[in-house]
Amino acid sequence: MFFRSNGSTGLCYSCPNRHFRFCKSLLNGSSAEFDAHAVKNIAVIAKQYLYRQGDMNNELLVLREGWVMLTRVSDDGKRQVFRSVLPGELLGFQQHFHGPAIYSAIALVDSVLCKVPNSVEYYSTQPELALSLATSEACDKMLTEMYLGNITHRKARERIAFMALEIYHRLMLRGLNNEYTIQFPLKQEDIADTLGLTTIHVNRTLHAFRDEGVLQIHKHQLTILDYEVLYALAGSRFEFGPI
Amino acid sequence: MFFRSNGSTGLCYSCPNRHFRFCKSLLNGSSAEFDAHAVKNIAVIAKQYLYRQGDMNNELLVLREGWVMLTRVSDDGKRQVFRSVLPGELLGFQQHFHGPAIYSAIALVDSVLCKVPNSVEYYSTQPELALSLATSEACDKMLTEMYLGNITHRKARERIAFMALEIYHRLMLRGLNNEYTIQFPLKQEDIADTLGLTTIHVNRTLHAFRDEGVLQIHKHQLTILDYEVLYALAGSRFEFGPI
DNA sequence: TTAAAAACTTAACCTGGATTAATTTTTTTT
DNA sequence: AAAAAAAATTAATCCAGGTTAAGTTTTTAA
Repeated sequence: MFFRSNGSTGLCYSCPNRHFRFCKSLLNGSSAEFDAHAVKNIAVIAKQYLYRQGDMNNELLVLREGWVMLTRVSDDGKRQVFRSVLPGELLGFQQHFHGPAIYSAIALVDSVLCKVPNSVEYYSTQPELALSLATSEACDKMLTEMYLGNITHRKARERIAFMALEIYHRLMLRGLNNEYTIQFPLKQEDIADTLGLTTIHVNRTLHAFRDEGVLQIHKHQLTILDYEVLYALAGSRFEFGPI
Repeated sequence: MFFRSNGSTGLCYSCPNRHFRFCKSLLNGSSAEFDAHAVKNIAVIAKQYLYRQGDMNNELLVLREGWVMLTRVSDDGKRQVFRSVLPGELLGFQQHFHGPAIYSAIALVDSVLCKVPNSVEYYSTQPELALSLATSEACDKMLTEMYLGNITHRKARERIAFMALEIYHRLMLRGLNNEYTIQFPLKQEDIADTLGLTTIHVNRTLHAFRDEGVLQIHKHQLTILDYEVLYALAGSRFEFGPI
């Protein structure tokens, strides 16, 4: 299915994410406390912040549908985009359950999230779920390391190619692509702040990609026009990524 | 104590790391299987690889003493240094317990590591330990995110200042500093491959820092000469880091 | 102890991408 | 539908850091 419709809520049993990652562990678990019939859904509209850096409202969430972006503004006012959270992925776990958030989470499109248990006490009785938290963190870490490796030493064209292909790949694994087209709500400024480039240079490079028939972003849709060329530029780094 | 002597082995009860991170959880745990009297120590000499990217020997290790560096060589032959593993830190956990390693681990000085349990089955009965794995991964992730934020958009002087201060800070929390001096086994090339710079430019910048009385690296020792200036350059980003 | 290799250093030149400054197009709000 | 705000686009100039090419010093191996 392409571009799930927004606004769905309800049971885990009908959720497209139920076989993946944290949800899978949650539903397979033996906890009497977790009731898949009473999952609390949180609906947010586009541009709404789930929380901001420094906030203490530490909820643990799984994105059911939509798109969430994690950003942090540093002392000098520059903004770093850490990553996009895609459907099925966990959001909000950190070293200290009740410490301040180190980054902000913003919904880029209308989204639905599910609250999952978020206390040390709960996970202290659920080893498989605690292990699933560890796996989720390991996946995030790997993704961040991939971006670190991509940005360090590589040129603008390669960075952008990598990012496009990485996100395409991650959405494809969830069946959220339509051939070579995906939903893509990031602005050029978001790409720039992810990859350490200026908006102007992102614009120049995207324009060149379009002229060359490599990649096109139009009306919040990204289309891969020449997979081979993009793949060669990206360097297949995205393939060692997490599921 | 400054620069622990190498070669010590033995029980957890006398280990300086016993109150930190994963070791703490391991010793506080209720597992009959884990015997702190029979910890398997692994001694490696400088320049020895613990494992290489692609290897399947998936051991879970805690660095008892020494210094381990994580690196990955990509398709195009460029090397990315991901991070340094310092005493007390966990090493080797990944999404799939038995998948190939995505990076190599090399000891930069003579080091001692401790094997800790590494099976899904084990952690499936030890919720607190599984949660400690999750916390460890969250710390690594945060550190990687800090470096991502540092490298993206910032200039060479700031990147190097950040790295020096971050490593100094992390060692200081373990009591492994001597005033403003720390052991520092990284070569200029390692700094370059960590920060996305050339060796030549790292050399230029370090030289300038020495001339300006900011920072000095000599004979594998790093000395902070002007903490204030270094702190101003680094932008206090390292302070939100993990313990 | 000497030879070889690795690491560090310095200088000259060059380029990818930043900066600055508009303008146009699209989206959102009224 | 008009006004305002946000996002995308284009062009001109500039510089931080890359590249190339030698050195020199330090470390390691023979």
